[in-house]
Amino acid sequence: MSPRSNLSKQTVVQAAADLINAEGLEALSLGRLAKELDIRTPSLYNHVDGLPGLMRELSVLNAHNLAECISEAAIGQSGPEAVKALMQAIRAYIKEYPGLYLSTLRASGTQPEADPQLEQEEARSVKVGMAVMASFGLEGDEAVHALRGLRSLVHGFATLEISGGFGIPLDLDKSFSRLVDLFIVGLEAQKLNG
Amino acid sequence: MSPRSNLSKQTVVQAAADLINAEGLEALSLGRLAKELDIRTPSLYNHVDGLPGLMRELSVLNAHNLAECISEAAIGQSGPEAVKALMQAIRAYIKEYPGLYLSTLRASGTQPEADPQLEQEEARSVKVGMAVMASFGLEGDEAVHALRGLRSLVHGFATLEISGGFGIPLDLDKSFSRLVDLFIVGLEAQKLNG
DNA sequence: TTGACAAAGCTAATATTATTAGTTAAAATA
DNA sequence: TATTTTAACTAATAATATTAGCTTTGTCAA
Repeated sequence: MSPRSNLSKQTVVQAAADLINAEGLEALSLGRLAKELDIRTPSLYNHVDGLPGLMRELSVLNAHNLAECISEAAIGQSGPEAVKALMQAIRAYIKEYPGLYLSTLRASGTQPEADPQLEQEEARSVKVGMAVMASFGLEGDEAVHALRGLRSLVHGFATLEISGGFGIPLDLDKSFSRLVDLFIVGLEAQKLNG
Repeated sequence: MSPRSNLSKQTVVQAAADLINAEGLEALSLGRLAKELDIRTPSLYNHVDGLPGLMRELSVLNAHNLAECISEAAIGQSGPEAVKALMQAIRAYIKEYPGLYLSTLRASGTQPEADPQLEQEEARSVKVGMAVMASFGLEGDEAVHALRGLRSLVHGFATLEISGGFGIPLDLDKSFSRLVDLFIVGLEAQKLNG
């Protein structure tokens, strides 16, 4: 297949993902990644389009894995249980792959997105989210507002958590569970009032 | 006062804050900042301790301004109104100073904090938050869980918002208002159940 | 089997960045 | 006025990303 080495784009991107999950975003440099793969820095350009290209690939990988995770979590669930399962699964994902998850934000902040592959993966997640909301009895604008809330809440909690944003690391599971319950209760209430 | 220029640590840090608020975190480099201030790069080391030192100063400035903002928002309010005012004020702050707000996260992710000035400013915000929760009828662990939830929710929504994380920029104010109302309703419900 | 080609590695060189060392000039102060 | 401190400067270095061009190696068709 390939001369001299078994590298491929996938291998390179996965190595970068492993690196930032283990040591944080700041640890990622082309030099460090090349060392990890036992090649010279410029050789990376045969697989990814420089550092910006690598970041884009990481975003896509994250969106893909997250969509996978979300889809699995929703299987065989509906209503409040599905919402709860979704939220717990997303938090678990972010805690397991903190570097990869955070890599997405930096990229999207800089560029105007427009990456079709990324948008497709994100659309997949949104679709599952909307289905869960539908099983909860919410549709259309209501469902969009609710899904944005769900996302904000989990994203906010988990990113603060992995950044050490909460003073004491105690009782974090409890804090999150209560927040999830609160969200579901609030959602039920809004469903009644309209 | 100072030879040759009117620069001070405060001037330098504020210039950096203005820069990242206007153009994003990635736009900040010592070279760019020096150009902005019309001095040569190494001269910045007379005011801040390199790039890491500058980032720390930015974190402190953000924590200070945020504490200020939070304190003002809570004045003369109590109960649900106070909670709502707090959440709206924090979101408005993040939208007005996106670069400065985000600069805090990167720094805290890297270091084990331990900056006394930063912790003091953060403690100030927490104190106000706890007072608001008390006026709402929550104390002790209950208040801590609730405050963590409030923070997660606003942080998550606003950071997704400024990163362009929500697909369509339409109806964002409405989404947020609904989320705030949902949170307050859920909080009331949890207060009853215990 | 062999020779052309493409893929993927390499070295060398360049630009940008942060940083340090050591110098100089200007302001404050005694 | 002389001294001292401060804050600017120039020059040099290390780390980074990137580009250009060369070399090696595996693939594949003649």
